[in-house]
Amino acid sequence: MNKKLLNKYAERLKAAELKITPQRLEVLRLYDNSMLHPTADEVWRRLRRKFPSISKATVYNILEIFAERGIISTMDIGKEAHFDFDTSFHAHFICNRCGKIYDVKIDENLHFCLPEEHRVENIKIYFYGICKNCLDREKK
Amino acid sequence: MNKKLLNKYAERLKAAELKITPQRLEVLRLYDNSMLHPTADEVWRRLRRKFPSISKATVYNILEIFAERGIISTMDIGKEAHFDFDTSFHAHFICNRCGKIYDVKIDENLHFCLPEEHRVENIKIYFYGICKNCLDREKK
DNA sequence: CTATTTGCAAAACATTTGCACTTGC
DNA sequence: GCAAGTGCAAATGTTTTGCAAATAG
Repeated sequence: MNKKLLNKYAERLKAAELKITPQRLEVLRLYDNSMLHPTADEVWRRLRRKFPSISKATVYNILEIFAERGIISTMDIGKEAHFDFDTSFHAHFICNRCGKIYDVKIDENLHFCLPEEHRVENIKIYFYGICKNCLDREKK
Repeated sequence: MNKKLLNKYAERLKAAELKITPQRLEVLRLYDNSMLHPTADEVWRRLRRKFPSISKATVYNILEIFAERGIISTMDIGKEAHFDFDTSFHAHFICNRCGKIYDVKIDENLHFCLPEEHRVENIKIYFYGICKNCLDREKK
């Protein structure tokens, strides 16, 4: 692996006060700059290429602590949890037909009528519908 | 049960082209005008009072078909699915401390930067944080 | 009468837990 | 060396499925 990159991921772990392990580095490497929103199972299947004996419990561990430290965020859509490696403010579009998840840019300055009485720490916005891809296929 | 109300629920089922069964009527009755966001298990436990032999599969069936026909909507928060019997446009606030779910009014005219290329059919907005109740308790 | 719905039991699936072993620091 | 992380297997909890019996229309 590129030494510079490896270092970048190590720094990220250090910043989150996490020990640097090969498994954790690999998770960061696999999904760095990725637009995917993998489930724990998907992450596990990809990690197994490099660590054939890696346990699913470990993957859940890693993803849980990453989410806790803000390295990733969790998405609750459907039965399985998905994870988002892009923690910048954005919404998601989920296609009801093909299930694909798209990132959607949202103006951060949009001020919702925030519930004033509560302390809001996080916002999750999901759009559901039919994606462009499926719409195009439909027309044929 | 009040005959007028029973009729109201029956009408709602008919409008959705669903057969009128006592179990379905009871679900509607239990959560009519309710601010709760029950899980399938919670609905099941309440239904058992009137139908001691009701199966969980039946409850899942009812909730699934209700959601399909737009009588209720589903909320994906955490591991368990929750159901919302108020299908008018609103957001939710979920307390990270106590887990309570609050309804939040949202200006329907707020036009998000909707993803234009896709066809949006539904929007779900979740705020997470600490609720007023927990904040007050904290101050003491 | 017939298609739907229900209840039950088992299966499937996602996630968590406990514990012994290993590793990062 | 020691706390933290990993791998494994079993447990837990939620949702789905297959099927026979009951029921709405």
